[in-house]
Amino acid sequence: MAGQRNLPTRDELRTWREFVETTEALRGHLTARLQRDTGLSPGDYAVLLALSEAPGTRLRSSELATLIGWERSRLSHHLARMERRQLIRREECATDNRGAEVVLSETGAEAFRAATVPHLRAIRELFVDALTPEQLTAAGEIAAALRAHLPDR
Amino acid sequence: MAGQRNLPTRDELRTWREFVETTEALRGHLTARLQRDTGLSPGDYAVLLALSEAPGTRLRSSELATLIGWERSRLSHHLARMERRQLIRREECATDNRGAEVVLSETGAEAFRAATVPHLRAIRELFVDALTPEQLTAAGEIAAALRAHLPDR
DNA sequence: ATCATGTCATTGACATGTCAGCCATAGGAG
DNA sequence: CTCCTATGGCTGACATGTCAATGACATGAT
Repeated sequence: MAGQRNLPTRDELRTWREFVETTEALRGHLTARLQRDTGLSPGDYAVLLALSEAPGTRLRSSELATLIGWERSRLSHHLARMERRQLIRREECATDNRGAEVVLSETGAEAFRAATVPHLRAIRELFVDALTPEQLTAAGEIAAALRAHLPDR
Repeated sequence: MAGQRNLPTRDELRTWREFVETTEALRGHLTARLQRDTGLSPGDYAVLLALSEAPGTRLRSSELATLIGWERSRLSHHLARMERRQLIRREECATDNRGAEVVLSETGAEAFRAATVPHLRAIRELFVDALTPEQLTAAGEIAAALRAHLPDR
């Protein structure tokens, strides 16, 4: 009987909904605030952060994609938009004629400098300050457990 | 001294990154699986679920938006796409000439019926089964704390 | 009735994301 | 060297999401 043992209970489902809706709302708030305070999207920020930390503030396109965990086509589209806004430049790669190097521009560096503190402050206010130290620890452990349980691809 | 007490520590930031990256990855896996198993997006599913539970399997557009927590313009765009796929219909509202009613179609009802079990199974496998009962409880409390701390708008 | 104001839903412009396919080049097998 | 396959990056088509503006209608004050 009960061929449904593989389905969540009502309580489990309520927890799931609360969890997923809240994490989406949190992401939305942080995105809106980053946009408002700095004019950057989360994608912009991730790209600029990776470039800022790279030697010579430049990276091969596919290395950048790996660093920030994006598919290459997504990165291509995003870099095209960022290049239009002069946040980055694309240059040919000397050692691989197929490749492209993504270079942080002065505009991009300045935008990232100006964005860092407001963005970190928002993370503090909306995430860290909302939780007790125990909850913060638990959040890290929950994330690790979820990640470990995800299929490889 | 230390004018940075309002910024997260290195550990807090690591927890944040782990948390946000994992929740996004989890959402991505569930989306891909829902799409693969049922041909529906999470947005489709949310709309069909709300309509399925509504009296007469129909709702005013703005009630639907409130129920699933979407902006109306987002809903309008999404309903246009769903109407093209015959998952829903839009009818004029008898009691308010400005309004529109969204009606579940037979195609939409059948798609939702076929999607429910696979989707719930995926939630079970990717979320519930990844956590201990204590972690699941903690996840609900963390979500509640985060939500309570979000600005109202 | 008229008017001012607010609400309902849609639309257009654009940013973001996925997917499949393309093309040039790299790199190894023969 | 020539071919074969794999890789790097780009592109087009489309789904999804936000924002501001619009038009039609409702509603209350006068």
